[in-house]
Amino acid sequence: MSRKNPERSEATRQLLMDTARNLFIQKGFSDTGTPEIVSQAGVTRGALYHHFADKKDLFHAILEREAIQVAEDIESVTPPSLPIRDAMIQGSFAYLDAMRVPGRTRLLLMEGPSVLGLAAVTALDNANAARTLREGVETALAETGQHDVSAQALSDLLSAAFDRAALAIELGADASEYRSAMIRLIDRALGFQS
Amino acid sequence: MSRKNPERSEATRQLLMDTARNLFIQKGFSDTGTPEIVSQAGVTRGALYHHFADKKDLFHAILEREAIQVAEDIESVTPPSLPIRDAMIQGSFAYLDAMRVPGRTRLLLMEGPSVLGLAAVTALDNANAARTLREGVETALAETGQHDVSAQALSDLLSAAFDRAALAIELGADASEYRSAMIRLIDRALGFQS
DNA sequence: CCTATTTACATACATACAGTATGTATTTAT
DNA sequence: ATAAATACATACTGTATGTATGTAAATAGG
Repeated sequence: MSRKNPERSEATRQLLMDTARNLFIQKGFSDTGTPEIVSQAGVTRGALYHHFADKKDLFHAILEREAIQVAEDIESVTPPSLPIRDAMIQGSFAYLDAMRVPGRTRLLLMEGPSVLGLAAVTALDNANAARTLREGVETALAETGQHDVSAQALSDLLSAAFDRAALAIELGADASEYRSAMIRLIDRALGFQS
Repeated sequence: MSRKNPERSEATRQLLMDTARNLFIQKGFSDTGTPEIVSQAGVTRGALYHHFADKKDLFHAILEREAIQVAEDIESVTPPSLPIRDAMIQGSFAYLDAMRVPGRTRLLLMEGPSVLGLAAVTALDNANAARTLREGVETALAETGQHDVSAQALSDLLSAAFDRAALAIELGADASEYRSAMIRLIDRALGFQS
């Protein structure tokens, strides 16, 4: 019962995911071939197709790992004890910081919807970062007794705005300008400040 | 001087763009092959590669045509005579309506950034729909004397929210909920209403 | 109006990738 | 100890992209 195979498999899986991630964020999904991935990883295409159903499945595994890490970063700075406005602001900043990890914007925001379909990426997001945002919006609206707007819709629009901020900053925009605009949106849309 | 070639070329170009558009919105860019495109169009791959540098160039031409049409729809309902708040609301609704033309969300919002890169699609947007939005935001902020926020950043975040609303509606969400949330964002973020 | 050149394609070819089928050595279970 | 399952490697097939080349029609020039 030395249990060598599970560790071996997991090591190969992570190796393929790490190697493919590097290539995907440099050249994109479609311009990265499986021969190049396995060559850099030091294995063969047989290993890749043993661990993953196809190239998209490998991409999905990479995105899922990434989405979980982003959500963990957000939740680590937004304990339930934090006042809701502080949680919203801190959570938003944590999201922007998390999205500065190289490649995350490209993987999660640009290539993801195209390669896996919008539904699959939305599902990933709703289970991670977007969920934390929605919980915050629901709390904020409930605390101030505002029931004239759909928390889901408002949270979704804010989530898109945050995504765009991450992309703008990545493209070289002034981060402080976008942070200010985000605070303005949070404060006004959620009724913290008018 | 009968000038037959320019018309012939333009007809073939539009035929290829129309045919490819149908396939791209059904199966996506990478799952649509050039053999299938030219087969449906009734020409050969020689014609395609005569008029377009490559498959991506064909895709870019389709997106540019689409972006221009969306901007025209918006500008047709927002004459300069309209009060700025009305223009913002009407323009936003016109955008949502324009994006309900089948395939537009997929082409402009999902596949575009992945296939052409974010910079190229941003350039297209900044020359069309996003430009009309930014002009409106600048007017609104100037009229109410709010200079404590970057019009570019705020307009960019709102643009992303509108994009998301179009996607949500396409995925079956309640359109009126998203329209309400959009009005709330416009009114509060731009200071029309607190 | 006749000829040279350019345009608008069609055809043929080289290269490369995705996915699958099959073979093999190493673990693991019995 | 042996049978079965696992973790790969190798070989093959089909299809796509981009390019090079060939050809008929259109246009320009003298």
